[in-house]
Amino acid sequence: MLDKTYRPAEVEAKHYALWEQSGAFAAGHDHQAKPYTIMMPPPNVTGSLHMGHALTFTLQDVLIRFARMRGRDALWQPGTDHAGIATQMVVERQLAAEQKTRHDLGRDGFIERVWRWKGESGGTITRQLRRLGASPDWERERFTMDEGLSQAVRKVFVDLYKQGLIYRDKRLVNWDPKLHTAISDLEVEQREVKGHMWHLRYPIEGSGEHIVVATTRPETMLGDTAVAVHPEDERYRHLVGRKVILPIVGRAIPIVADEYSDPTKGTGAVKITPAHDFNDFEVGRRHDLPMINVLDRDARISDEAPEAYRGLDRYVARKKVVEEFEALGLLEKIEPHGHMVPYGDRSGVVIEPWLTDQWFVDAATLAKPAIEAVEQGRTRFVPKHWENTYYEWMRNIQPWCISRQIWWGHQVPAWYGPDGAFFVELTEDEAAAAAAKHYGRPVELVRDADVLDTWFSSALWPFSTLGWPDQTPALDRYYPTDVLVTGFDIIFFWVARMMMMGLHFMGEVPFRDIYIHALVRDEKGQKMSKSKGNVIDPLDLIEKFGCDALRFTLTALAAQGRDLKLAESRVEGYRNFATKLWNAARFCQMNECAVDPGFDPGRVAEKVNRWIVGKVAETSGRIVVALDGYRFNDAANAVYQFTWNTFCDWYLEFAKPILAGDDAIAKAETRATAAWVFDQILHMLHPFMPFITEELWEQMAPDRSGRLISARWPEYGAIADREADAEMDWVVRLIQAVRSVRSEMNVPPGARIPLIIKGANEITRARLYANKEVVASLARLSGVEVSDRDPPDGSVQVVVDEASAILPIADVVDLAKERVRLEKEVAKAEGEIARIDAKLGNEAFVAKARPEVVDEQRERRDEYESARAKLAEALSRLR
RNA sequence: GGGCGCAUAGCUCAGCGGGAGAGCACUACCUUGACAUGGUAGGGGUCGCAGGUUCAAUCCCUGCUGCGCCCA
Repeated sequence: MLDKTYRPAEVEAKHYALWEQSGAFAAGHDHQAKPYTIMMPPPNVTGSLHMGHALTFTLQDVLIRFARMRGRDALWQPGTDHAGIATQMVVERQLAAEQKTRHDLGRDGFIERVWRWKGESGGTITRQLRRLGASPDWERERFTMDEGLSQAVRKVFVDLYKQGLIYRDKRLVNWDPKLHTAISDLEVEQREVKGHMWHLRYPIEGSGEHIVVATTRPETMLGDTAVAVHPEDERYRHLVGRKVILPIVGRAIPIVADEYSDPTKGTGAVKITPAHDFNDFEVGRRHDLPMINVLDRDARISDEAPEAYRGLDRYVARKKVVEEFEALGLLEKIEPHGHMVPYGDRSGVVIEPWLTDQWFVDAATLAKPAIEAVEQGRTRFVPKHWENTYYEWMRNIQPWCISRQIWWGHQVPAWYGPDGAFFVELTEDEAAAAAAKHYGRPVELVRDADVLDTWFSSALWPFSTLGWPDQTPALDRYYPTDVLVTGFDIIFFWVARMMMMGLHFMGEVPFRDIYIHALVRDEKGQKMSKSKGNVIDPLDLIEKFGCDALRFTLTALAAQGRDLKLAESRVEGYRNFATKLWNAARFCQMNECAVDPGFDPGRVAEKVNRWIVGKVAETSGRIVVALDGYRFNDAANAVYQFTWNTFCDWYLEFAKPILAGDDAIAKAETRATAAWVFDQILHMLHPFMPFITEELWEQMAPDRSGRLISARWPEYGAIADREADAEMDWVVRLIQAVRSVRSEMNVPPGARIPLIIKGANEITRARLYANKEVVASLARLSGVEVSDRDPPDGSVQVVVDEASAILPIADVVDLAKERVRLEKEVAKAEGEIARIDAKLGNEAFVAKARPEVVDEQRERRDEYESARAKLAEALSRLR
């Protein structure tokens, strides 16, 4: 016998271990089966499970379990990424606590230390994924830094280099002065900052005139190499071609005409610092201006600046520049000014555009086929509108800076000769050979110290995890993958880059569908963040309500295109659903509803059984349609509704009189049907609530072999029975009508009262006779009869279809109350009739609307009219 | 400034060219032999505002207002 309540903690641990040990998650069991592949977006190896993970991995797990049950060879490829900067920061913090830096350990020693840390803490997130019930093929777990994936990275780098799609260039990059590395545009966060606009006077050479430039970063003036004005700007036209003497520095720099300068902004004249501003860099290129780098790697003033400034922090220098301008009488004014300032998303410090040598990917070239693939529908975004975001970014894509000046990551496979010539090869030996050929003799080579952006390796994930560059059977079988499930925040970082790399190296898109889900917010709609303190830990919810409750909540809330506002009360509600399921199982057990392996749902005879069997098939169909369209909330609601509102609320109630009755044949059939339906519920619910369903599947039929996780998704023939459907719907309506009147008339809940049906047609009479007991039991009636005589005085009447349900309850009824109720009903019917009449009276409607719509309105009018007449008659009898 | 999305019951949200829905919350009643983590019944909405298209608009189009996100 089942325990009184479901205890998730024990059950979850037990079944997860059994699943994993038995190989239930493994792909490749069935070579006849069509593959179904999902690449798990690798979480950071440094990470721990947050609500966003819980959502994305729950949805992926739902899809993969569903596909597995439908007989697909389902591969959910797991793994983690090495999170270059983040991981290096973690380990450097540890070193700092020991008063050490990575330089004390040296590169090799440091990397060893990171690996050690990864060995100790790297399993956190994968352990947490197990708590969530995730069922990826753990045997195939990969890590972006493992040998195979590193080989893929080297090959991609070398190939792209040799194809001219990776190059080394001196350009402005986003420099993080704290981490001492370049970062990509995407790792820069633009923050609105309340700063100032300083208006500086630059004296014109050889005259008493000044030109006033406005800047938010006065310290960069130390590196100015021009002043730009708009070519059409009348105010400055006479100055173009002349020079200004840069204050403090004393350098003579030209005034150039360039359209970059906006005459409506500030003074219309801008200082140009090509080495420290992306826009100025372009202006500098157009006018062939020198680039003077006045900052060092720490964003301190470099030796290119006047001596008094050297070594000063950029903000100290800013203050000093302003003071000096003021002292020189060259500070025109200072205005408060709100503007955007770039911050490093990891370090949190202000990023400097800085001139360095870096490796770049020619993203624009790689983007073209990736754009086409989506345009042609070879890859489909769901919801569709996300393709706009993708196009927008891909069509304006900038060169991708892939080198990072850190140690933890894939070291760039480039070696430098004594004169700085470099050789990009897969191995040091090959580089040495290339160098020997180049120089005509063996030379000593030094490897490039930089490592690659973590996203460079994750971009290869869909094929590198399958063994590429080797042509493995797995690669052949599982690429392209079926669907990528992820959040919109990494469309640029990851999705776009996988598209580019997948198309370039595999010649085929990495995934057919990209399902973009929303963000999980708190119940007030705020983004969860540590600083706001509104973070909900999924593991806490699992402990409190059970894993299944959390998973079901996330699935039920995952409507397309809308963020999820997660309130604990929702999880609680779905915990209650699990309890409901558990208790339904107890009911089945108590009534000896045992699973019969030979049960054929197509051959049941009882109407209720024919009805519920049809509803099962309908529900299964709804789930399939919903999940195939990534409508997770619809799928969850379909199974929820069926389980609670159809099976528990009605079917089990209908079954009770049969199970308690003495029709042995009907009883046996109903027992078998209830057991079968419950078993179908377990199947349909399993992708969403894997633990409780597995447990009940085991407990309800301890003798059967195998596990629910590996069971097949049920397929039914045409088992729907429209007549049974109509009949049971009618029974439900009749019972609800009687209950409603009882409640409104304050008939004591326990009182058994008689029911008379008047004006019933043949079908209704038959239905009533067939379901007398059920109706009597659920509506708490003392008897049910059919009679067309006038009802006794003091009866209460409700209309059910063509018939009236009459409750002769003169002793308890309050006639005044009943009169009010009937008047309300009559008014309601009259209102509907008036509305329909208005429609039908409109000639244009009758002429232009589809005929079936017009007929439908006529039918509805007849129904309301018939109800109205009956209610009016009942009312007149009360007067 | 450009783009995207959202406004439907007290709250959170489905829905969608012809009859306003769910969950939660609320109200009343109920220890009925699965379940009070429950049951039964009920109240509650000019579907943001203004135009337009249409026989018909919560739904399609335009504008406005408010909110959110992304990009510059």
